[in-house]
Amino acid sequence: MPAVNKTRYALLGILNTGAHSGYDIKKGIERSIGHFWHESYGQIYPILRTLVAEGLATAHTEALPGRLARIMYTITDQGHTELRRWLTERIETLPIERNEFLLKLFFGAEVPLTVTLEHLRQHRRQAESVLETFAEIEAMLAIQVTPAMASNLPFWLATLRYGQAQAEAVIRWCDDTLKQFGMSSLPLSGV
Amino acid sequence: MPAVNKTRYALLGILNTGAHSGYDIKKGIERSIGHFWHESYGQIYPILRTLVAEGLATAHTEALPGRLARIMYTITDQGHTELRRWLTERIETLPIERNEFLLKLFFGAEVPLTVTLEHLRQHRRQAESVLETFAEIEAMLAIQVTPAMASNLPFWLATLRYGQAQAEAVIRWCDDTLKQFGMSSLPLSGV
DNA sequence: TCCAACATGTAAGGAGTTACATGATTTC
DNA sequence: GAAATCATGTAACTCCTTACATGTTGGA
Repeated sequence: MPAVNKTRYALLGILNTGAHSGYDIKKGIERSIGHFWHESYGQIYPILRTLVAEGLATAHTEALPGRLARIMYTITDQGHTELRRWLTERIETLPIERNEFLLKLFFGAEVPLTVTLEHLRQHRRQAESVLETFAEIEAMLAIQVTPAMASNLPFWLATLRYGQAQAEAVIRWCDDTLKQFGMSSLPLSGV
Repeated sequence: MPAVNKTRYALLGILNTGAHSGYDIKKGIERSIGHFWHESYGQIYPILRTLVAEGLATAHTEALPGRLARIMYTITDQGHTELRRWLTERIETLPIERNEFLLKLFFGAEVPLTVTLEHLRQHRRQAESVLETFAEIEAMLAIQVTPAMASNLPFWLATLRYGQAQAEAVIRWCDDTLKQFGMSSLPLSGV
């Protein structure tokens, strides 16, 4: 069991919703957990094989007429057990992310204020665009409510609102900070 | 010039505030940009050497009496130029982080609700503890205001408030979500 | 005397991305 | 006929952490 790698659990979680091919999984991740998780094919295909080798999934080739043959992976009981074990496990302390934007902001005194203001505006635009994506996802979830989704929906919406809360906080902070730095660049008068 | 690695710029940024040893830099990072950036010795020492090889820094051994000899690195004019070039450069699109907490939350329907509630409480506690650390840093910054720091202070405080805004948003979201899931676990009556 | 902090470094290995290779099928 | 999408996979490479090795100095 590797110390860091959580890819296996992301894959097990997706497989738990039904049989998928490697290609499927990649697309599925983008459409579901894409705003806080990502995987590349370079990870997915090798790890699917190790899941099979470990008995956590099975593979069988599906050759439907008029369609490219593909390898479908199905979670096993053992895989299901392992998924639940991990889900129940206490989450390790959050690793400190590396935030390039904050790194540049921290050293902002080195460059003209306009540079920092532009970084702030760009960061704000990014957060706005993320919010728009979330709104689209939310609209989509509201439309396609299948019975199979019902039990998952509250959890999916919760992760969505997490992203929204973060993005909204960033936007407010950008506005405050832009105002503060924008003001401070003006000459003081009458004081 | 590597495609991803920003360590060199973090080091240049620190060196720009004065000569440092590798050991110093590690400690300095923890005390300054530690809430959004980290480096290990395994990165710092080799990269300091490449900075020297590239003419962005110089090294000289400092042997003060009654103190361990250490290698002090000083930024060069070329290093300073390179730092400013990077600071001015547009920030690449943010990579999607991998959030294990959200991953577990997303698959929450698989496990008893108590498991998710506990994850939520732990996540909230972590955010609270981060807020406390920020308050300490803020208090420290308010006390030790040296003239050399004056121009940097607004930027340092801005990164601090960024972290605070994020942590506060997380806490509010945890409270909302705990309330929602806590409620939904109770049997409905009178409806 | 022992531990924490100071100080520098390397080796090994895991994690993860990117680019490439290959080819079928569908859509414009 | 071309381009996009479906579909699987590997090789090379970078990044980064962890563990280890080594030794000094200062304080309890």
